[in-house]
Amino acid sequence: MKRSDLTHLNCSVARALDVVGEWWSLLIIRDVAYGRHRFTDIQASLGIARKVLSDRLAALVEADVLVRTPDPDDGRAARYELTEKGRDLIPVLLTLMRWGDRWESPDGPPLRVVDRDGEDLDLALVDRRTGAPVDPTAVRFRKGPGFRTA
Amino acid sequence: MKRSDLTHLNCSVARALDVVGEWWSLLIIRDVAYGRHRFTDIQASLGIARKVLSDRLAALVEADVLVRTPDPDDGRAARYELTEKGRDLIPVLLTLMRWGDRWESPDGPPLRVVDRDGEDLDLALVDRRTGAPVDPTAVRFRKGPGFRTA
DNA sequence: ACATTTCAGTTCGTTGAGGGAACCTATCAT
DNA sequence: ATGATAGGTTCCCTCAACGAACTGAAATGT
Repeated sequence: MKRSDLTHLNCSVARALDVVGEWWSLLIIRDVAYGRHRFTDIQASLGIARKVLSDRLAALVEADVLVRTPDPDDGRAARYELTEKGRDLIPVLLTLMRWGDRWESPDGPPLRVVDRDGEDLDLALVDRRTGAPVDPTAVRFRKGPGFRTA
Repeated sequence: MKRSDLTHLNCSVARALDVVGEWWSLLIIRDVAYGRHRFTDIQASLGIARKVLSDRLAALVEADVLVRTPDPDDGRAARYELTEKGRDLIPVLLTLMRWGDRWESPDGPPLRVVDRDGEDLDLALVDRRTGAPVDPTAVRFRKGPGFRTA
């Protein structure tokens, strides 16, 4: 049994966490996004138990967040890469990272985020319609088309 | 012992997950953001074990993400509210929600996000300097001021 | 005034997931 | 042929999550 089944919650936050909310999952995705594509590298980087890493990678491949391909240069090795669905989690990682920078990094951000040209990115969540930054205190929720009563 | 200690990872994603990465934590924060402030409401909404909810709330108060105050209208009840640090997690929730909407909600978003006036928000992560949306494939990382070698 | 219900937990026993070490198989380097 | 390495799997142990029952204080019903 899973720790808990979240599907009844009828909420995209819960559904997302059902896929990437397991312990270690987002850190594994971060590692792959960061450029670590091999089992051993990720294992050494995170200090995660091999069993758990094996389980998580399989689940993330199953969920179509990662793809596993044999390494063309080494018959023993596998390469894990982000799918489009996986790459679409990068904004989640960046938002989380920004929060960690602000509230849990007294010595300043451990990492800077830069674009292709090496220019620092100053991330903000905005409303695309108006371009205005989102005010967390002003956000409200309404039922959407996918709403269903439990 | 905690499941694992992430502080050695020297990464704001890991530090953030050390605070809100526990099973249920983000869903509890979502509930409070959504307007559920009482223990019983959150427990009924999530179907979480009372012991676990009690533990999580205490940890989130300890981490200064929530504040607990006695309910002025009911001597038995407590109210949990987001602190500024907690409200600053709302962009994380919205980004996660957007991912869940896109990839795990075949019937459309269960909830719409609207502003104070009820207008739908079309969320995007942009670089504040240029206003351009962040291209996940073009993001790179550099050492920042808070970097330290393990 | 007394009984009942509700709120916010705590306690307890059971089960399942995470941690760590050892083991396994196929492939590579020499 | 020998040893090392990649990517797992198996094993046992511990700890955390689950669910049900219990608690004490405050509110509510009669």
